Amino acid sequence: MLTTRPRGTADILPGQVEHWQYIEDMAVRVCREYGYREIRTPIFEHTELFVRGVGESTDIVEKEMYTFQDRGERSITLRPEGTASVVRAYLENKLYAGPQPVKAYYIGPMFRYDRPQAGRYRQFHQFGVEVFGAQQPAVDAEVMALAMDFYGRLGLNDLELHINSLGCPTCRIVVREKLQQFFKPVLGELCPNCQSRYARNPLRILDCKSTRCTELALEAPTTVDCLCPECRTHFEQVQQYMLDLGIPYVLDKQLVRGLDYYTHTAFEIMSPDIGAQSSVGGGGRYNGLIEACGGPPTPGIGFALGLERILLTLQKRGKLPNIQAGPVVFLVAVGDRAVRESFSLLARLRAAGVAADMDYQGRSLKAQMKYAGKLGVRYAVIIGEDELKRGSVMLRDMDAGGQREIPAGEVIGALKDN
RNA sequence: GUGGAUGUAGCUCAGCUGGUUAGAGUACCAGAUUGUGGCUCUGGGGGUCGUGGGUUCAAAUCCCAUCAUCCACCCCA
Repeated sequence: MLTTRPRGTADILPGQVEHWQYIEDMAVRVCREYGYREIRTPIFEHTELFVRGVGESTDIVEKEMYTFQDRGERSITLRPEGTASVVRAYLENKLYAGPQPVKAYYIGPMFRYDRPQAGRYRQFHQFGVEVFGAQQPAVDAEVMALAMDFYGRLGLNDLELHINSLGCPTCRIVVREKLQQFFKPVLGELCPNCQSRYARNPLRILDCKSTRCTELALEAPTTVDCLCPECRTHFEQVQQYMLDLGIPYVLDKQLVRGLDYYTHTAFEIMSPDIGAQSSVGGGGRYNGLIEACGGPPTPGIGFALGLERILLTLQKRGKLPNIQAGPVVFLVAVGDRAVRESFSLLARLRAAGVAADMDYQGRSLKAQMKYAGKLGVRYAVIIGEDELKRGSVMLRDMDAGGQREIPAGEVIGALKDN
């Protein structure tokens, strides 16, 4: 136990962490260009926030939350998703009093007590954005465009974007009734799960992956069939904007998102080659959420993308860049005096902005060279008795294999550009 | 929460139906080359066989439990 990490968590080691930084840097860059600013909220919140924000009847709240009592008897929960926290911060800090809309993004760990499998972990990471205070369909399109742009810049140009509209609460009531009417005669044929969904949330039957349910759902009325005029117009305009932007998408009438708060536009991005957990991101509009959390009626929309799943996709497709993160220069010193000289040269190189390192194991020249090779440095600077006598150093190009002796005073200048 | 597969050296794995000091490749360290990495050769260190019980004269091998990993269901990122 002492030496094993908790189930469903991962250590991100040197060599892998560079890939995370690559993805995160890309997210930051894209967000900046789209006018989104970073927000950092606590990793834990009062349990109540998620119960209200995510929805009591969701799987997340019913069985996946990391909840505990703190020493002050408060019920605390490790955040299972990002939106609720951002909404809370928006309200608590009265950001609604400032210029609207507020466009924010976050990158960080989320926690769900699930059984781990390919692409699913108990601590996982999301990159998400939220827009509060804008109800225009162009915003829906912008948010989806941002997500697709982000994937595209990572080299994932062919991910499938599925979109749907769930309508407003009024439309919901209509679909609900129509669905119940539709499924009533075949209720017995549905999977046990969907039989209970029938009463509670018949929408979810559309989303069921059990083959019989899927077959039956093919002919079922869908949310888009039941949209009120305003919702219909909104959705049509969203699609028009997507067309204008040239972003391909699939109209997926079966798409129903699992979190209760979604209204209007809902979308999901799929990656076909990372196993059963193929969704690499999803989001949608949640016009009632902010009010439900005690704020003024405020439209909202956002998405969350799973960084582990993106990483898996990049890995599967060989799209991860080779990143040389180690030092560029390695100092090879032979003899006590050379070690002392090298140590101070090391400090001067670093001060000049050159990523440099040297041996601290008292290794032989040969072993130091070997180690330098393993580190993958571009240059080795060799200092021994001969060089000390001549006031020079041996500068070796580890890739080319050649080396030349230069005056000690010129080393920093020669390496500075690296 | 449910089901299946798997846990032997840092890593990838072998170890037949239970039988002496548990092996290979690779990685690591050193030497061959007393001032030079990547190739080759030689040598060396490193394993409570996931953990805990049980069966047996004898368990890495059989049984049970437990933990973990992987995959799938469920759900989602």
